[in-house]
Amino acid sequence: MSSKNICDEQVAELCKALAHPARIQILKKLIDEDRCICGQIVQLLPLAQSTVSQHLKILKEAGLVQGETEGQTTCYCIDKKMLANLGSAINNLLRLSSPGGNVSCKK
Amino acid sequence: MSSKNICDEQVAELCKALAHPARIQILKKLIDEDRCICGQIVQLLPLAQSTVSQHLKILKEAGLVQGETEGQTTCYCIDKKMLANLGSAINNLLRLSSPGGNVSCKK
DNA sequence: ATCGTTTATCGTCAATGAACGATTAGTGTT
DNA sequence: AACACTAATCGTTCATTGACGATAAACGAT
Repeated sequence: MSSKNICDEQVAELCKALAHPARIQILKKLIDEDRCICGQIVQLLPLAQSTVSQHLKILKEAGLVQGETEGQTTCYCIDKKMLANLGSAINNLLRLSSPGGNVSCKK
Repeated sequence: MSSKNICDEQVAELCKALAHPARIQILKKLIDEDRCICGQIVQLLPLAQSTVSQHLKILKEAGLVQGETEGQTTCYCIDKKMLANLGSAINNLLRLSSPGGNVSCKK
């Protein structure tokens, strides 16, 4: 229902957003905590505040994360649907294939 | 059984390999055809042979694809387990969370 | 109004990625 | 041996990414 088919470009874009360990840690943290202040994320990672802010921006632009400014802090949360869509898209790639685990190219 | 837990760095690495539309198309083609000669993939894409070869190398280094040289051609196939592992890893991120789709950061 | 806090943006630099043509290596054919 | 074909690698160019410090913007408190 809530899952949508996403095209190759979107999959690539989402993967690009996930293509960095720091950003995966951020997502995990957001899943863990559900909602999270930017400062907490900065504390979590061994990176400069500006770098973390950039990572958050990338995640936000990919649609994986949403941020709302409340007072002087910004609260981030994850968009689970988006992440689920990516997971589904990757799994769906395999659905199209003939069953059986082919580990080798051999005929 | 055949699925292994992979760490953040591995997820990031696999995502990086998927972070390009051409590489996703290559994977889809390989899933579709099961086994595929390099030349076919070159034909499929609007890219130079050398560029396709690079993409294949990236997929191979990420472990998503295997290539076997047979005579003067090279036959590629996908490692479905690897792709499945990535799909699972992404879905498992969500498993740790409290249920319910939070689309908003609101409390 | 001034100050401290929090977060986003800017500017810079080094490293990586994507694309290409040209070349090389390996295989099969004549 | 010479040639044609396939695929990988090399070398180059340009664009993007990742990291940082510095600065700006927005807010709350004094």
